[in-house]
Amino acid sequence: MTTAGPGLRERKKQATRTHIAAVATRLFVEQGFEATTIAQIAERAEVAKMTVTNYFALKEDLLFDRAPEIIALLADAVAERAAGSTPEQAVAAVYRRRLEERWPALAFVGLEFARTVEASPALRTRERTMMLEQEDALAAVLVAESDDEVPARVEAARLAGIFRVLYFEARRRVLAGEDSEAVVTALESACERIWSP
Amino acid sequence: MTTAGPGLRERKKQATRTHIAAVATRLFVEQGFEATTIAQIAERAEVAKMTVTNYFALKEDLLFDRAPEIIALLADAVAERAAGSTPEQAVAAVYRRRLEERWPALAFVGLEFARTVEASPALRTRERTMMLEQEDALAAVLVAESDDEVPARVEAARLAGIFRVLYFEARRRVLAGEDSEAVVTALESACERIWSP
DNA sequence: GGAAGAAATTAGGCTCGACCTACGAAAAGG
DNA sequence: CCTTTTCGTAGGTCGAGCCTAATTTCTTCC
Repeated sequence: MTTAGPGLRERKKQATRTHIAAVATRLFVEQGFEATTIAQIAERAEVAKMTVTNYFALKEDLLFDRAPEIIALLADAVAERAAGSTPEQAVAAVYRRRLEERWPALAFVGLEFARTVEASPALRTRERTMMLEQEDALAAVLVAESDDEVPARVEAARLAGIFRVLYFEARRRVLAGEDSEAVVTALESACERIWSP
Repeated sequence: MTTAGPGLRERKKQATRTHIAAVATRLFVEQGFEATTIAQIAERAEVAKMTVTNYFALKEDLLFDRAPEIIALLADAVAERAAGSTPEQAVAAVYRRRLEERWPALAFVGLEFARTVEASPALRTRERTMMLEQEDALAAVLVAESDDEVPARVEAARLAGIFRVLYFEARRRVLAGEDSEAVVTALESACERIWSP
């Protein structure tokens, strides 16, 4: 075959994965995380129970299927930043950019999603784990750039911490009933207070 | 009753709790976390399976029974710091103090413990969750002191991040086979590089 | 275009962590 | 001493995670 592209098998796999995650997400939102069983997800998605387990090592991963995007966000932004700019500037830039775009690519900000996560200890833990994975990814980039590992990791913790605080601030405001634009405005103001003075 | 003190009932409870945690820890170290079952722990500790579950909501908690000490460490140090000193100074002071004392009160630094935790994804996750709980506790103190919540949380993330980085740096060195004094020396040096310049 | 090979999916079953309920044992307080 | 409250136990349910063997689905090479 001349045009490489992903074959039928790979495309089907991705479709199955996405489909299962979508079905699971809807059930979690409707009935809650612990009230939904893997068997039920499998039935609704019309696959075997084992297929669900096969694609998603943990039940929690069904809701956080797009976690890799967030995990890589800061590390990529810093690794690909303009020459001469600091990691901090890169993080600030990527966050402000996301605010301008109203987070088009990330689904982790809706009210229903927020409620579902907050209602389940297991999902809250999974989300926080994701945040520390993001920090690890960023740390790997900074350590590679630096000649002193510990301070590089501290800087990664600080920058990822800023992102994390803003992330949960958004969550808090969404849950408080603020509309989308109000949340964005509040976050822009928070950025100012963090980075301006 | 004149002498208040904890009654017999409360003392027995604490003894049972400590005993179960000790038995579990030994089994985890000997055979690994996932290879050890709750039933086995109950048998060795000579209590009912349900009693173990009763004291420890999650299997992971059996190893991290003393997590509250670490969780409260920074928050307490900052809340009780000398008047006029900064939160950062309080965190630096409590960490340096622990180094001087060779961590007598905290058991989270031994080689066997380190190996046991590293070998189990569930325990690694539990440990990182603990670290974020520590950050939350510190954030609560800083937010109460501040008039602007978001920057206060960012500062909590930074300070807790420093502690976390040093904690895992200790882990890494212990696993690399360094002896206790070498680890302490390395951490003191790391503190200098973080806080001096 | 068809057969051989590889990979994904399935059915069914198993272990074990987490939880529930009702009951019995032990301590605290009158 | 007797009542009340709390703690621990026995036995059982539910579901997540995992294994195996068999079957279906795609790829590849003839």
